Amino acid sequence: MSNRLPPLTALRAFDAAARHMSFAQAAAELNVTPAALSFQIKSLEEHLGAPLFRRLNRAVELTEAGTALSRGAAEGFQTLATAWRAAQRTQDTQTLTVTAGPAFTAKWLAPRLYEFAQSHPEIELRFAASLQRMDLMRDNVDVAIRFSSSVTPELYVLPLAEEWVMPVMTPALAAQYPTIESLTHAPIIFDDSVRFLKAPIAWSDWFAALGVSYNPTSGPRFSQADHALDAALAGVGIVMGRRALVVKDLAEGRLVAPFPTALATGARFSFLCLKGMENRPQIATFRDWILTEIEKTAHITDNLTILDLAAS
Amino acid sequence: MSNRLPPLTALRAFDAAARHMSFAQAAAELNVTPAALSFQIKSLEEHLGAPLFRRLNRAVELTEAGTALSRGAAEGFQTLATAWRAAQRTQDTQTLTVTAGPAFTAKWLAPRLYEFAQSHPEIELRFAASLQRMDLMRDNVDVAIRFSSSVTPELYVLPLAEEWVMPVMTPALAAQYPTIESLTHAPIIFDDSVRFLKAPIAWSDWFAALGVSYNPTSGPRFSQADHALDAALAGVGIVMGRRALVVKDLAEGRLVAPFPTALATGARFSFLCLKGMENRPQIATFRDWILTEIEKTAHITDNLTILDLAAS
DNA sequence: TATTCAGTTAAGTACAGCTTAACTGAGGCG
DNA sequence: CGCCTCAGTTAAGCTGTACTTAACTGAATA
Repeated sequence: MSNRLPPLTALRAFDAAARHMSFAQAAAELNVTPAALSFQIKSLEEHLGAPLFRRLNRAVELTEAGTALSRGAAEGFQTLATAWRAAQRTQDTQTLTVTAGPAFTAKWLAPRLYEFAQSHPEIELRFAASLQRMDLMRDNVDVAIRFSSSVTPELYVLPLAEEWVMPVMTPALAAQYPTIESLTHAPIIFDDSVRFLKAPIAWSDWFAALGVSYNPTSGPRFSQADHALDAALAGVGIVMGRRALVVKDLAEGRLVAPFPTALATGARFSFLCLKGMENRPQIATFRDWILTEIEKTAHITDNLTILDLAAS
Repeated sequence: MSNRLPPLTALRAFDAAARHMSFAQAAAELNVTPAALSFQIKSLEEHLGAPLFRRLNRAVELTEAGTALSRGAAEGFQTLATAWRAAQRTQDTQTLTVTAGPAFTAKWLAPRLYEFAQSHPEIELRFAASLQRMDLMRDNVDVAIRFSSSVTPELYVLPLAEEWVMPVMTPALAAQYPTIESLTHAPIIFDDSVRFLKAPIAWSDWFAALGVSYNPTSGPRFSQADHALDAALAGVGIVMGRRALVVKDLAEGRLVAPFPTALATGARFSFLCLKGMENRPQIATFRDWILTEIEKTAHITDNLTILDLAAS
């Protein structure tokens, strides 16, 4: 019983047969005749020294050995196919597939997409639905923007700007509540997405930092940061806005932050890609573009006091 | 750019070359000449339309495409090799590889091993070091005994006896503390492994069940149940013993449970194997043997009151 | 300058893996 | 009941993939 792999073509034939549970269909998939497939399976069974299929009247079924083999065979070939596609993808300098959370996609990427398309018409950006579990490898995604910093040896990780939070509102609302004391009567929008931070930041923390003892508890709650911001943009109330998600609205005057005190979160968005891929043209271009875009709104910080509660 | 897989022999050659970072070593591994390997790689590069290796003076290094391909290729072939070994294993009716936690191995399996070897000399039992993450597939393990009941469609799960806990001690210690009141002065051993239960059971729960208000807090603590039991067997004190781990010691008189009130935990050990494998001779034999062994000590429950705190 | 070492190239060969074609044996159907 | 169909097997022969040996390249070492 050798420890080496059996002939791979035979294994692939078996995989197809096991997936279809039919030699004829498997033969069709592999573009060979049923006869060829029959031989492949037979040769594999000889290698193993035991049958893999039980031949029935008009069907086949897996033996125990076949069952055991089929699981890993399917997975193995799947992995190989994905890897091959990943290699092909490196040859394609035109498309770039990016994944990000819904909030970052809606409030950072989407508003800047037009700018990117203008400056880099040669690159076709694609978005992959945001997955909690990010599979840069498995899902053929080139770049992920993630709000966490899990470090793995497989990944190239570039931390983007530090994330802080600060109350933001429409200019109209700001006019209604000009002082910090009056703000305690303003309608509050709760963004529950900050709960994922290691040290969640509460409204009372911010008021306390400005010397006001106030702990608001009632008001609309949103589990997604972008929904909370949309509500704030509609003038519903004031919201604790995360830097990355509000800078553009602040820069363009749709939102204002009349009290220029922000709280550091200790967290940041990071740019992730597989190690060794960070210098592929599209990826490097996209990374540089992100950094430039962040730089464009860096002046927001100029008049800002950023307090780090954890440090003090 | 075809979506189908490239020639598999070429892929395997590439995998070997990428793992060794040397064509010569890869050729040696595959028992072919370097010339053959060189051709294989070349053909793969032609399929891809781009080089996979950068040929340097005395070495080779992966290109970006090569890097992308090598990750999945290694994993894919690894998976295939494991699957093939799993298939080979089904042909072997002599050996059976079992994994279990340290406590179950030490206090249930080990003391009964001799009996198993006697009744089933045709089966060679092997033990795999207990892994938290159990990989019946990946690690070529046939059977796992686990103290949890995560249900996955891939697994055959057979719950074994319900687990309850009850104070146990040496007969000598029991003589010293004959009444429940006197027991409040006895040395207590804490088994922290019960913390993994959904509803952890504390000493105070048990005393309360017997109408005594007492919440011991000081005494030696063990993170592994078998170590706590070893201490109790040495006469160090009384310990909250889990059924599976103490029945044999109780049946043979090394430990006693003078107060026949046990608390249900709602948990149990389960017998796990890959679906479709449960009827392989060794696995079925081992399963039936476990059930018989449990039956042998079932009479322990006869004079026992088992309280379910969660139900009441 | 010669040697060695890693990889490439060339030419030839053998067998793995394919095809076509005929066979088996169980259902389904008129 | 006999005929057809369908899924898989077997046989015979062909093709080209994947191997071999042997000679070549070109940089590093001595």
